[in-house]
Amino acid sequence: MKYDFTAIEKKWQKKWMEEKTYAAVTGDTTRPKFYGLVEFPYPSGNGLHVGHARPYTAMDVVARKKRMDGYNVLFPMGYDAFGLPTENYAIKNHIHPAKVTHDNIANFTKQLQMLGYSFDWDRVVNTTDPSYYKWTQWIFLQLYKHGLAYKTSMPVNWCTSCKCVLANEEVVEGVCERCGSPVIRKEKSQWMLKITEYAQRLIDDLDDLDFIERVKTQQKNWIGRSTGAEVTFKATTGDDIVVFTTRPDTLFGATYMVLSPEHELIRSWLESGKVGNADEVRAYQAAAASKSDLERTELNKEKTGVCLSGVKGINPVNGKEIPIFISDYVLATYGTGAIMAVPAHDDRDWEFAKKFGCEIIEVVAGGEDVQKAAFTAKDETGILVNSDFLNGLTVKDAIPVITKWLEEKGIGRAKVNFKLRDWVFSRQRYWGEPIPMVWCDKCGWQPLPEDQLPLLLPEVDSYEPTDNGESPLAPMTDWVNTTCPCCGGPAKRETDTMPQWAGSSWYFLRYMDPHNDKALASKEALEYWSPVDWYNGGMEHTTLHLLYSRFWHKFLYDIGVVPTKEPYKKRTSHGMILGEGGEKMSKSRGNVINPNDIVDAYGADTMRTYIMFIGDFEKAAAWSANAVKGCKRFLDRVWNLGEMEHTGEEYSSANEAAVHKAIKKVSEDIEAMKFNTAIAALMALVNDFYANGASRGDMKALLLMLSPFAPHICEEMWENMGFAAETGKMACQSQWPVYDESKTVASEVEMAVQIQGKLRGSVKVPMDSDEATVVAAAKALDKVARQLEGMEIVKVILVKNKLVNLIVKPAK
RNA sequence: GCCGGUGUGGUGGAAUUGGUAGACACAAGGGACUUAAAAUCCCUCGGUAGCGAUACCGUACCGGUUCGAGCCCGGUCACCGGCACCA
Repeated sequence: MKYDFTAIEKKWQKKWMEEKTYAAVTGDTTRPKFYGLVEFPYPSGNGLHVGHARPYTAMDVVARKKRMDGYNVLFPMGYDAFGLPTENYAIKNHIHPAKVTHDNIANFTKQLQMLGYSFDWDRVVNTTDPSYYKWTQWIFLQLYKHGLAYKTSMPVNWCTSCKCVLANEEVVEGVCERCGSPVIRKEKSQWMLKITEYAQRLIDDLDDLDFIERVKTQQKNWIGRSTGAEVTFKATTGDDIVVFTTRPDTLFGATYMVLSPEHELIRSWLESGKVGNADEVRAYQAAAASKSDLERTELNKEKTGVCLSGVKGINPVNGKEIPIFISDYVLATYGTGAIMAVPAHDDRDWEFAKKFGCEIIEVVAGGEDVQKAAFTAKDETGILVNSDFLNGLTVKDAIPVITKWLEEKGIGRAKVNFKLRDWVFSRQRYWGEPIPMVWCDKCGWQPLPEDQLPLLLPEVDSYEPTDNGESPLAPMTDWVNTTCPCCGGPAKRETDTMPQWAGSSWYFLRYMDPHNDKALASKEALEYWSPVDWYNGGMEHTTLHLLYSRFWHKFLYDIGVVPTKEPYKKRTSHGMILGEGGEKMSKSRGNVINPNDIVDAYGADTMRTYIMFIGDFEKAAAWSANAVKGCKRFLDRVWNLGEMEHTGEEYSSANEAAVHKAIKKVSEDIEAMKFNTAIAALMALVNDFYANGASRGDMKALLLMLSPFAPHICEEMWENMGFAAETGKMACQSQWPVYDESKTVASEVEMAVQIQGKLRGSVKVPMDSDEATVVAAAKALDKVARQLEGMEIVKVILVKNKLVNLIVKPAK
């Protein structure tokens, strides 16, 4: 019989679905649990991409293996369906986004099912479902009640094309992460989440997590912790100017100050007429405000600024009057928005000082001439000079001394700063979760009472974004006008919606108990399933979804909703699938591979095997149509093996060592995500079976090991060979084959023979042979004997069962 | 500039973490079967020299440690990813 993959895959997908094979397995809570998670897709109109298939197949392999290891496995799938592409598509085609979402989800589900993933389809979540976003809104209300959600007016990132604000994490190199359009600064009143409150814990708790290193470092860099001091300088107006510095040791070298153009003091000094050159200052402020992020962060940009006339700063350590500048190289959003400038020991200050002719005073000796370049070393090479009581100390020693001095004088203190900003949480778009807040002129912002959740997204005629920065919900007066939950008077609803990242910040919790209408999930379910044991996803989410969801989870932990302080125990990441030839897949290049085409032509099992065999899971890999055929050929060979005669329930003597070795290799490789070499080991085993013939026991082991990768063909062969009649379906097996370490090696081993470390041949000797035996065998080799002529052996290095190295010198 | 990663045949990639470099595939070439093609099966396949056994060279480059280095150390180059005026 021929390998009819289409019929086989249809047959088993139908059976697994009808019998809820995988959901049934998830029932037994007396067994140890394993929660494997993959990032749920955004159901775009383009359908499933091969980029989805790689991580999904990998975790499916892991989940299937874990079930066979006897675990109770939760391996769920859902849809992250709020978001701009759907909304834009809906606007363009005049179809309601809910309808677009519904159709796309149906398409995705069909595609995912074609690939034979063992998801529990009874637990599907959809972030746009009111029974789901009810709890997203509920979490927002908890954040608000605990002071972690607040509304404030501030300059925010505004995408000129999406007509919507963006979080800092969504701005990449000054342009919108999603559409690539320029981002400008816009002053807007926004809901914010205080993720900064968790900055320290988000760094510290990484230490105990099994995250791949690059994820940890990327998150740490993004949070950007730096330690230093806050120092209060006086201005000649009597005002306090607080600055942040990581180098309080250089305080004696501060020869001027710089405030950001948006700094509050500038505004008040201008208003009270204290600035002599007010026109010039106002012009600079206006110029800075009109610049896009891209312009502001442009590389190698020459420093600009304006020196204030009529106002000076006073260096608190020596009472010197120093000039005050405004410049956009000082950011309003970091630290205090003001710096003390130490041109001798900071590259940026040095550059600025040279341009504006400021004084450069060396206070750390040990570098080159500070008039020629700044000396920035922070290690022991620098010794303090021109710094009164700090003179002679190293930089490292001077910092605590000056910090203590500042504290005693009451003009400064140790301070930790983070680059991380609070999370801008409002979006001026329709297709998102409504923010459940009400504005009352009398009572201010009032949270919607929890019993009124979910606050449904109203039906609107037009959900086009507006140029004036208002949400499309704003004109919906029927919906907007409401009563104040506090005083009962007239009030208005918040019309901005939540960002796409809201729903995905807690979805993994909902999978644990997806139909609960009393809580986001029951205590029992949370206790049993938390935390996620293994979460695989894209690197692009490291400082977005992954960070946001850790923040929400920590908050939920603090208020007693979830039992663990971290959501994910282990995080791994897959490489991208590139087009044939190594270029990025894109519609414009015409090199996009549709997984369904591969399934049609070769079957889901070939698709799955190939995507796992394609290369190192963590690295990018280029698609190869030829290599796909190679995997099909492998499955054909497996199928043809099944058509042959097999006798004996044990492993055949010819294959025994090979089978034990393969079990060890495949078991370890799946755990270590080395799926490519696991498949290579199975290919080698199949080659052995062709060479030696295979017993029924040999075949059983092969099918069990191959089934996580190619479940359909294995299920069919399992049935054909009569294993199903004995122990039930392949998919329900809870017996992963075990190996015996002692049997992974044959009784004889091949050892390398080296002379002076150079390979000269190899010998076959019994396992664990001693030095004398191996050397004797080595000497018997012609090649070795020739090399040893006229030589004496002075040393023998023996690596047991591996090699022998003979060190020789000319005989006297 | 800072942080992280990578560099191995014609190609994708292996190498038990210091012990026979190139597993397993793809492509290519040769052969068998076939009227023919596809499919399948067998053989060759890092480089140079040689009919050959064999010898020498070879894991980006230069140097070091070691009996032995793709792996460790020092330096250089190239590419990829992240951050980037963060005081």
